Amino acid sequence: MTKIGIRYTKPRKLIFKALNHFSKPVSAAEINFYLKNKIDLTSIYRTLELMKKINIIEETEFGDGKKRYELMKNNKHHHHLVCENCGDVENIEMKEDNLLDKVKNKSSFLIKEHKLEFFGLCPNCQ
Amino acid sequence: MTKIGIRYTKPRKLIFKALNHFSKPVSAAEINFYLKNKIDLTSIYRTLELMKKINIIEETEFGDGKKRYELMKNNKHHHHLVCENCGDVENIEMKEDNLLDKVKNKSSFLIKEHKLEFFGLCPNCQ
DNA sequence: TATATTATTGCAAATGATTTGCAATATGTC
DNA sequence: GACATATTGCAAATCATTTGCAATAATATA
Ligand SMILES: [Mn+2]
Ligand SMILES: [Mn+2]
Ligand SMILES: [Zn+2]
Ligand SMILES: [Zn+2]
Repeated sequence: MTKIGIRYTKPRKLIFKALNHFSKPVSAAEINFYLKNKIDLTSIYRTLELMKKINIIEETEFGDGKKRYELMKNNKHHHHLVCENCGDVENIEMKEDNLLDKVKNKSSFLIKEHKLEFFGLCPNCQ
Repeated sequence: MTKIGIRYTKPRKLIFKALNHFSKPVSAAEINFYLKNKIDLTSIYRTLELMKKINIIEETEFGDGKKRYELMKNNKHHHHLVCENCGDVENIEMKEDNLLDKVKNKSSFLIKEHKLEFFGLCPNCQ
């Protein structure tokens, strides 16, 4: 009875490195491109799925039908500003206790998480 | 030189009626099902695209890879609570001036819109 | 009302992102 | 190093959404 856990393989290392390289949410295709096709898209998807499950990345959607993933560096929850013109993304952190309390008061849902994204124009594109 | 504008056709009336029937964001497929396949999915997509363009519906994503649309009844901006278990959706309205001001202060983006969705468990599923 | 003009529809086929099946390969254990 | 099992790559499948196009419906105006 040999039991082995999750393996930290070469593909996974590369994908982790890729995610770490970006400071914003990136799609599977972008990771693939960054890694110059070294790792199959399928494996990228599977690895992302895994990383999501073990909670080291976060999934976001900006509305263009592609899921994006971002490393939860230092575990700091944050949101994004997305430029509708050039696609540039800025991270944004803020205190949101007020907001959350407000919602918890208004509803009887048990809230586990939330996503908040802003869309507009970056300084360059204004 | 005859020029004609946007037509309020039978399919469009039906799709509008369907959207009006739901009080939450629904997918093209859900509309199609509600209308018992009377209207082709393609036309539903095209109509939704149009309605989005003329600003009478709003597009949302709950993270399952399907876009959802909701009539902007009384034009009131709001957000959602989504049950991760049964998929139930609750609308939520709140004052968010503070939040928005905070973001505007922190960033030099010109913000046009934002999306905020909460995920958790509805009363029934807790 | 009939006719002309243009917008819209449905259907089939294309696309694009993500998933699945499976045999070949890489990893960690003993 | 040999074994047991987890992971990979590749091909094919799926699912949501889009596109091309000829047939049909809606409106203007004669
Ligand atoms: Mn971020
Ligand atoms: Mn709503
Ligand atoms: Zn920009
Ligand atoms: Zn529920």
